[in-house]
Formats: sequence, C-alpha cells, structure tokens
Amino acid sequence: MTKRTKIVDVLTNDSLIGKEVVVKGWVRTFRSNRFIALNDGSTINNVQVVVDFESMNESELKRITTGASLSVTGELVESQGKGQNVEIIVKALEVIGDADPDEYPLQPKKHSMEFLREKAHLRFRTNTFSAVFRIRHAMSYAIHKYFNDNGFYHLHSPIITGSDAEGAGEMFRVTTLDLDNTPKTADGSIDVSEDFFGKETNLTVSGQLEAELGALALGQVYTFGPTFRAENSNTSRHLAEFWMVEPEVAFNDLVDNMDLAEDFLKYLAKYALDNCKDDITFLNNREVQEDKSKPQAERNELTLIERLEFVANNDFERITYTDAIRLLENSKPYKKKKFKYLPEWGKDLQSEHERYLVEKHFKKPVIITDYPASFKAFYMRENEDGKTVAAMDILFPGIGEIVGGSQREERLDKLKQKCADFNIPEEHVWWYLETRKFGTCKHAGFGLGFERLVMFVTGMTNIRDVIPFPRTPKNAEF
RNA sequence: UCCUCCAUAGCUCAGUUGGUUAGAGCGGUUGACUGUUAAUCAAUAGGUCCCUGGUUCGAGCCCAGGUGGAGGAGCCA
Repeated sequence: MTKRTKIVDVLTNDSLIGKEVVVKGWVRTFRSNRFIALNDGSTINNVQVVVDFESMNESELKRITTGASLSVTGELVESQGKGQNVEIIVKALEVIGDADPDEYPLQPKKHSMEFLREKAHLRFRTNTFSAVFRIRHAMSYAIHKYFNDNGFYHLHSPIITGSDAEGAGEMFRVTTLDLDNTPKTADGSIDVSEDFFGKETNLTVSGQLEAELGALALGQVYTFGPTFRAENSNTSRHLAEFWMVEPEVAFNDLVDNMDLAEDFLKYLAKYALDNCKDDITFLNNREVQEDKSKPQAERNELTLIERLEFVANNDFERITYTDAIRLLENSKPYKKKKFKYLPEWGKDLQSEHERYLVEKHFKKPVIITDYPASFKAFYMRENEDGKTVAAMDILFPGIGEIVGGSQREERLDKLKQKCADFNIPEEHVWWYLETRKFGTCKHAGFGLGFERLVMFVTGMTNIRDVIPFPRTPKNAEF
C-alpha cells in the first residue's frame, strides 16, 4: 500500500524524520536480535532497523538472516546509538524471501576476490561490488553526457561484422552452420555461402572503421559497445568481452586528438569524485586497509581519491616514442642493467619500460606519440619522416595503456600502399577506401577501454572485478 | 601461449624428515545476555585433503599427467 522509500532517501532526507516509512532491502547483518543493517542498493550505506524482539514472534525473528529480503514499516527517528544518525523503529516487518544461513555463501566478513568471482550472481550484494557497479554505471552515463554536451553523436557500430581487415586481434567466428556436418565446397573446405550471412562473419574487435565512416559526414561521433577478442590472454588487464569507447572527429589532427582524450579523462575523473562520493570513499578506505598488510614497495603512493584528483587537476606528460627511447637509454635501470628487455628504436616498448616512464620517471599519466610504423596499424597516418606514424597511447599508473589512438591516413595513395604492405586486399576494405576517394579530410580518434577506466576509478586491480560477468579463456560461467 | 606460485571444513588458512584419531580463527547451529556497530560468553556440528595414476608396509605430504585459480610476460583496450 504505502510506497517504498529508497534507503538513500531515508538516510539523507531530513524531512522524513518523525514520519512513517516503508523500506525494502536485503539484510547485511543482524546483531543482538535487535539491530538489522538493511541495504537496498540505492547507496552503499545501510539503514539500521531496530526490532523490538521481546514482542516479536520467535520463529519470525529466526528468519531474519544475512541475505534475506525484508519489507519494513516503521517510524524514522534520530538514532540513540552512535554509529548512525537515524534509524527505523519497526512497526511491521515481513520477510519477503528467506536466505537459509546454512547455505547462503556470503558471510559478514571479508571474502577473497577469487571466491566472490565464483559467486558472481551474488557478489553484487557486497559493499565492494555494489560500489564498483554503481561507479561503472556513473562512468557509462558520464561518457554519454560528455560527448552529448560536446556535440558528438552516438553511433551504433555493428556487433557482427563481415570485415576481416582490422587485424586488432583474434576473432570469434559467428555461424549458424551445423558444426558436426558442415557443407563443403568441391575442394573440401567449408562452404561459407551456405552460412547465415552467405560469408564468413565474426564478432567485432573494434567499431573504429565504422566510426570513421560516420565521422566523415556527421563530424563528431563516438561508439560505445561490446568488443570481442579471442586472444588467449590470461592477465588481470584483459577480457575476451569488454566495452570500448571510440570517438572519431573529422578535421582533427593528432594534437587535437590528444587534447580531446586528455580533457575527456579529466572530466571522467572529476565526475566520479563529484558524483560517487560515498562509493569512492568506501573503496578508498578499503584500499588503505588492504595496503596496511602489504610490503612497503607494493603500497600505493597516493590514495584512490588522491590519484583521481591528480588526474583531474594535472596535465598529462607528452613525449614522442623516439624521445622515450632516448630517455630509457639514459635511465638508471638501463645503466644498472635492470631491464629484462633493452629498449631499442624500432621495437615496441615493453611493460617494464612503460611502467618505468609512468610510475617512476614522470609519476603521472603519459602520452607517447609518433611510434614507428612497423608495429602499428595500417590506418595510422604516416609522418613526414616516412618512418613513424601519428599514433598516441595514453599510459596510466598501475593500469598501463588505457587509450590508444591515432590520426588516420586520409591520403588514398598512401592508404592503398599501406594495404599492400599489410597484405590487406583492397576489395575487403573498398568501402573504407572510398571515404578517401570522395571528400577525404584529416581526422583522428581513439579507443578507451571502458573496464580499464573503471579499474582506475575504483582502484580494483583485476579487470574481472569491474565487469559483472567476466568472459576470459576457459570461463563463460553465468 | 610461456614462466613462477597455489589447490586441506561454508570462508581465510596451519599441518613437523611420509606414520596410526587432519587442526585454528571466522561463519553456521543450540543456549545465555541484550542499545548493538566484525556485539560478547558457553557448547556443538561440519572433511571425496582438486582429479587420475604411480612410488611405499603406509601419502594431505613424494613423483607424473590433468583440471582450475593467482601473479608476471607476450598481445592489446
């Protein structure tokens, strides 16, 4: 009958004090047969519900267990106790759904992240994960808001793609063929003309090429969708299914591109600080506690909040690949032979090199630009030196590469040459080449790994803990 | 895919040179207590020691293979 009040409102809206409220949520703890900590997901904070156990049916009281869902009607009053400002004095309490304490796996104590990953269906009910996923939502919203407020259009790039020219990684094949009985052509290979689309199709590894098509008419676009890579990578920074944000802007060059990416990331850090205060504070304190049990060398130099403030308020370092190599060659670990791999012009930077630059030398986000063409993608614009391309990677402390982008090759002859160099048949990318044939112009864009952003903003150290149901090699549970 | 480490109670872990009956804390249950904040106190239940094979009189412990997990590397976002 009476409308449910969300716990976030119960805790923050002073005008409700003295009034009767109805709250519904899940029991976090039940102490002394009298105090229920109830949470409904609207905030990380619980409301304390005070039960008059002397007058309650004992069998009903027994059903108030960790994890059970309740409907509580009662008066909101200022708390007699010290830990909270307000509490609800129960008038009526109904157990909506029981949670058998013998079987309910979440206890009011610390669990390991690995254990909770196996209980991915229930881990939303913990403080840490509810905070992470509220922040994940806020970041998703902030991304749309940033682009909308800056005149970008959200472009929906396809998830199933017939394009096989991207080369961004191994792809997941999409087919409706009977795998036990595939149709064959005369030479014995699989006859893909019989497949649903009449050709080989895969899940997208990037929406970039499609975003470029949009940008070259709409001016400023971005994609924000799921991306799939069938790489057998087993690290705390990679997923087989992840979400990527890819803005693309006509008439932008590499400097414009860097300016956009930096402004965007600063906006997101500030948005989190301004709009997710309770959750960020919780995760900040959680990390401080965790760090206490770690050796000095593994602790964070700055707290989570300090790191977010730092990104929001300080300019990123910008350095060319060539200068970065020179800097590494004159670094202490180089001279003391601490690098496992020697930095060398023409070879890609190793993780240890990036970490040195970001975490030891500059101690701030670093944008590395103008990489050698040899290990970058075919669509990146060739620089005047003929050796490097107008690429940029943004490296974050503890996360590594969070953004990768470039100014695109807009000159048709150069792009055709690149296709040849990379063994990409022109007939596969005819539609992409046509944008250079008809009204071509400078343009640039980048890709932001959404989960890596959420890792940075939450301080979580494993990417599997910032997406509800992680997809990794040998794991597609739930 | 490669390297290193790990797998014992519901959870976090200990377990001696290979030895007979595998332990602790937390959680659960039962009871006491009741304005608590990880409540407290007492009692109590709870085990395919990841799987398969091997060595041995005897394996949680040693060996081989497998599976799963973590950290690092590569690839990248």
